[in-house]
This record gives sequence, C-alpha cells and structure tokens, in this order.
Amino acid sequence: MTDAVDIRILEAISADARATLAQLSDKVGLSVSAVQTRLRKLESTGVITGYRPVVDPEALGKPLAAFIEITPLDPGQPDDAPERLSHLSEIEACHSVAGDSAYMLFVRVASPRDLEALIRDIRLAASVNTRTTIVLQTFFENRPIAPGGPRD
Amino acid sequence: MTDAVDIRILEAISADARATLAQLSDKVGLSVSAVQTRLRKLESTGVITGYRPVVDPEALGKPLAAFIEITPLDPGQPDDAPERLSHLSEIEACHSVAGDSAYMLFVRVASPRDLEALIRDIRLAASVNTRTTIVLQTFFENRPIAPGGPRD
DNA sequence: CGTGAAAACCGAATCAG
DNA sequence: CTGATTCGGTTTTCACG
Repeated sequence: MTDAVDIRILEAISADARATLAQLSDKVGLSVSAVQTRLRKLESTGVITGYRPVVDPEALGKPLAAFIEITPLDPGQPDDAPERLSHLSEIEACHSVAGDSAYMLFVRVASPRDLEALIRDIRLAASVNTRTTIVLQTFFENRPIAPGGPRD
Repeated sequence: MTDAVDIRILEAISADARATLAQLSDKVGLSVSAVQTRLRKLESTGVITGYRPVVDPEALGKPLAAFIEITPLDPGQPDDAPERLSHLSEIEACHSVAGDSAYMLFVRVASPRDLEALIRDIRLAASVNTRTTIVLQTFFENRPIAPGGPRD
C-alpha cells in the first residue's frame, strides 16, 4: 500500500509539512505531478491524516507537562474514560496500556495549580484514581521521521 | 509576546498546517498581509518550530507503541542518556521526569521482537534499567490545539 | 504509473492610506 | 492593519509515453 517512494515522500514532507510539491519533487527525485498524485493518495487513504505546526508549549502558556496514569475506581463499569476525558483540552494524548494502570495520559498545563485542577477534573469525569509523573525537561519529541529509518 | 490574535492563527494553522494564507485569513478575520506578517514572526521567534504531517503509524509499519521508563544503573555517572539515545529512530520522545525513574521514552516499533531489540539497545547505549508499558490502543494524540482552549 | 508543458491560481513582497 | 498591485512560483490539468 505504501511503497519505498511513498516513504521517501513521507520523510520529505515530515521535515517540512508546508513544503511545496516542487521542493518535495527535488528531494524525492520524481516529477511534480507524480509527487502530487502520490501525496493525494496518501491523504485519501488515511496514511496522512492531517498537518500540524510544532508549537512551543511555553509560548502557549503551558510550560508544565506531565504523564497521568489512571485506573478505574470500579473495575466493573462501562469503561468509556477516553470519551469522558476528550473534552479536556489539556490532555494531549490518551492511550490504553497494559500495566499497572488502565490508561496513560499526556497533559500540558500552565502551572502546578492548574495541574491540580486538571487531576481533579479527570478523577471526577472518569471515576478514576490517578498517578502523576511530572516532566522536568523534554529533550526531544515530534521528531521528523528518520531518513532511512530503522534498519530494514 | 503572543497575543490573542496570534493564538487564533495558531489554532487555525493547527487544524491544517498546509492551509494557505487566504484560508487562515478567513478563519482569523484578519487581512492576508497581517496574517502573513504574524505567521512569519511566530516562525522567526520560535513559537512555531516546524510543520509535520500526522502519519498513521501502522502505514509506516510500526503498529506497536510503548512507554519505556529508564533509570541509570550507576547514579553517579555523567547523565547524558538523551544524547546517547537520540540516534535510535524508534524513540519518538524523551523526557526527564520526577518520579520512580529518570526518563520517560515513547517508542514505536514493528513487532514485539523489535521492541525487545530496542530495549536491549537502550540498555546498552545508556547504561540503564528499563520498565516498559505497552500501549494497547491509542484513543487520541496529535490533537489540534483547541479553539478556545482551557477556560481563561 | 510516470513525464512534461500549458494555463489558472496563489503567495511573497511592497507600498500608500 | 488594510487593500491594492505586481511578479514569480505553485498547483492543476491534460496529452502522451
């Protein structure tokens, strides 16, 4: 479904999602038209589901990040935590996990006080216990996909 | 540094980072020129540090995600784990954290076997113990920044 | 599935108001 | 910041290999 050329296009557009077709064409070594056709297909088949800027969290007033693991208070309930939490915009990611807890959240807030409020909101909204791990420093995230990637 | 209008631009371009200045202009209610000026400033001041596509991990052949917490074997060593690990393209994010372990990694691999190999690579490269939490399902991540955001 | 070229469109840059 | 202008680059489409 996605061949080696598609991967090269994904690598190129991953370095700069606002790159023009001509720029992608250069990097990939295909004609502009071919790149356009393939890129459209990558979008329509759901390989690429959107484009986002990488925004400095501090500039948005949210310098504090944390992982929050949550566990249902009552193990025998309709477990719809993700839907119950999706309205909280401070939650950037929500994964169900195999481990000590049921879900792992990644959140960003403005201050410790806001983190406290968010944790309370999460507990109330999803009927869960929480275990929070504060992020002290982020060394990297949102990396472009590696040219070459893992050894194949 | 970033006022309310900048936030609106960030929200708009967060929904589609390939949007044209005219499209952003519509959403924000400013002229194209003003949007252009502000967007350039957001880029040059480091508020926006790049643009990325949102790519389906399965399409890239990496359906398995995990969190890996790492702890130095020897607490009295030059702690340069992030640099020692940055060459591993399977590691998407690396945060230092306050909690049971020193760092939290987020990784994506093709298979359990590749995860095993990655964990070994991490242990050898950074002289650390690891604690891995497998992701069973991702409900959301890479969400556009919320129109309105947290209640102000 | 790729190329290349023509035509329509859009973005960058500039400037007066 | 707006609105207008100009130029150059980009997207799009299409005929062809």
